[in-house]
Parts: sequence; structure tokens; C-alpha cells
Amino acid sequence: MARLVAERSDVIPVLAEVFRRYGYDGASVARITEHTKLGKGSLYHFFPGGKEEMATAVLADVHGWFEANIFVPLEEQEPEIALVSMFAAVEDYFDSGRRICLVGAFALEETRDRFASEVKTYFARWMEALRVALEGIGFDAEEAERRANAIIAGIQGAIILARALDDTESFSVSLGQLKGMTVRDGATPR
Amino acid sequence: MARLVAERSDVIPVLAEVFRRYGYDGASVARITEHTKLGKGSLYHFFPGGKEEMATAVLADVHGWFEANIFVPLEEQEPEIALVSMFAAVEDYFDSGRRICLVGAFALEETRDRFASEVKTYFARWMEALRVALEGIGFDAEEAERRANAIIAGIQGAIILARALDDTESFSVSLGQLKGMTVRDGATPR
DNA sequence: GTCTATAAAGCGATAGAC
DNA sequence: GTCTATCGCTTTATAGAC
Repeated sequence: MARLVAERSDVIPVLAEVFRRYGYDGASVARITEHTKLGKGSLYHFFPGGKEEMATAVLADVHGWFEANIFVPLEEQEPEIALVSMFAAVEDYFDSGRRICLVGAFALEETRDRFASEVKTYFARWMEALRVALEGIGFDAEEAERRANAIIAGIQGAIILARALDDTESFSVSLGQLKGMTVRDGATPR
Repeated sequence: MARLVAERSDVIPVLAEVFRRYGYDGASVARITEHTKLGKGSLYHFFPGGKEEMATAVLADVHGWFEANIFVPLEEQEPEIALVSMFAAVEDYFDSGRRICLVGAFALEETRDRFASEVKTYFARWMEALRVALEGIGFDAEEAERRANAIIAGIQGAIILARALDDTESFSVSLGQLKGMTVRDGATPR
């Protein structure tokens, strides 16, 4: 039977799924060894700082993915195209609401304090990149800021609602509505 | 020194705060005894089912509060007035984003499965009551449903964002925008 | 109804063999 | 780099005195 993981970087996506599923507290080292098929020895070899280092590595990995696939495109591509791509990527990444946002979940948990700077940076960066794109299609700074805030909050809330109601369609509907806030001629709610 | 709690019903709001603060897993019985100033003996006397019964009681209490203060008014008062009241109550209840929504947090945690029906009922009821009020001010059924979805998701997301950015103003701004979706002449995105 | 003592299991983390 | 054994602590829950 082939080894599932051999390098530190291979472990991180598995760790991410475990943290997403069980939360920081609920992700016990025993559960992590199960899912990674790695003994405690190997795990602490890769992450001498233990669980906290694992979570930090996961947060960095997640942020890196968003940076490359969403934030940078929002700032550097044609804004109209980048905005459409963002919604497609979000729908895909969060698997229509079946997969939660780890950073958003950490923001609600007690662990927020432990990873406060990582959590804050992630959302601040997303806000900033989205604001730039919205300004790029003609909204003034204030309106772009307001809409960026509403869109990111809307995405996070859509994940909660989809999971609570166990209804992935609700997620897609929410996303469709938020998408409407990125077109200039589409009027805005106050 | 006066006793802080004497009855089961007095304990529940304290339990709620502990669960909100530490999450279900993080709210250890030791922490609960600290905050409630009650020994384990008393605690298990009130809640023989242990932590799970405590959480269930808290969820019922929260739902009861929303039922009386938000859901019923949305369905029975003048819709314009009830909608304004809802936003005021939400801003107040969630303390401008400083206090999280326990049910929303449970929806993201692993505990979602354990309390799935309570979580689902809470959000389904909110959706339903809000939809009725929105229909009451003249939106057709589909549009009312869509907006109810967007508003509740927006509120949940606003809590995450406010906590992540450590910025209560962001919560009020989000709420103000969502409020705009409850006026008929206010144009809607898309 | 409230307390302390305690059981039994699980926790994160470490040591040391290989 | 991976494993097993183990430490010391915390967990939920129970028992029994008062």
C-alpha cells in the first residue's frame, strides 16, 4: 500500500480538512493521526510546535491559495472578469456551502485570540482586493468599500445558512444575489 | 455573599455565555462551574444529561427569546415597524458584533450534527417570519424569500467579519445596508 | 440542593528505539 | 522519518456525605 503522505506540504491539506471538520479544539492529535495515517512521531517531527503550529501552517496555506487564486487576480486582472471568476472560485472552493471557511470558523471560536492576526489579515486582504476591483468598475471608494464588506459578509453568512438548513441551493442563490452587487447598472439597496 | 443562582432557569443564561465564548468543546464542565459558581453536583442535578442537555436547554432558551422578540412580531405586527424593530433588536442582541450567534456557531462546528434539528429549526423559523413580513410590505413570494435569505446570511456574516476585523462599526454598517433591502422603493441588486 | 472525592477515558506532548 | 510507550494533566461523569 502506497504511502499517502511523505512531506510536510502533503500533510497540510489533510490537516485543513480535519480542522474544518472538527474545529481547533475538536481536532485531537489522535484524530489527526487517523486522517493523515501518520504516527505522532512523524507529526511532531513535521510540526515541533504541535497543534498550534499545524493550525498556523494550515492558515498560511489557505491564505496562500486565496492570494494566488482570488486576491491577486482581483487587483491585477480586468475587474469585470476577476469579479466573475471570484464568485466561480468561491462557489467551487466552498463546495456550494458543504465546506466551511476555516478562517471564518476560527473567527467565531475561542481560538480567534490565538490566531487573531492571521484571521484579521485574511479578511482585511480580501476586503482590500475586492474594493480595488469594485473601484475598477467605477464605484467610488466609499461605495466600493461598503459593497466589499457586504459581499464578504454575505459569503460567510451563506455558508452558515447552507449548513444550518442543509441546503446547498441556498448557497448558490445567495451567491447569485451578491454577484448582482458587482454590476454598476444594477441598483443597490441603499 | 448572595447566591448568584438558585434555579435551573437562572443557570441557562450563564451557560449560554460560556458556550458562546468557548464553543461546545471548549466549554468544559470545570469552566462552567467557575462561571456559574455552582459545583458539579448542582450542575448534574439540574442537567442529568450533562453538557449535551445544557446545550440543548440553552438552544431552546435562545430560540424562545427570538420567537417572542423577533419572529412573532415579524408575523403579527405592522411589517414596516416589525422590520425596523428586528434590526434594532439584532444590533442590540449581538452587541454590535461583539457577541456571536450561538446557533450560527453551532452550525459551523462539528456539533452541528448533534444539534442539527435545533439549528435548522431556528434558521427556518427566522426565514419564514422574515419572509412573511417582507411579503407584508409588498414583495412577491419569491422576492421575499430571496431577501429573507440574504438578510439572515448577511447578519451572520456581519458577526464573523466584525469579530475577524475586530471592528464593531463594520457590523453596524452591514446592518444598515441590509436594512435597505427591506424598503420597497429601495432598488435591489439584480 | 450542594459539596468533595474519585473513577475512567482522552488530551497534548515527549522520549527513545529503530 | 516513523514507530510505540509513556508522562502528566484535563476531560466528563458518578458516588456518596451532608
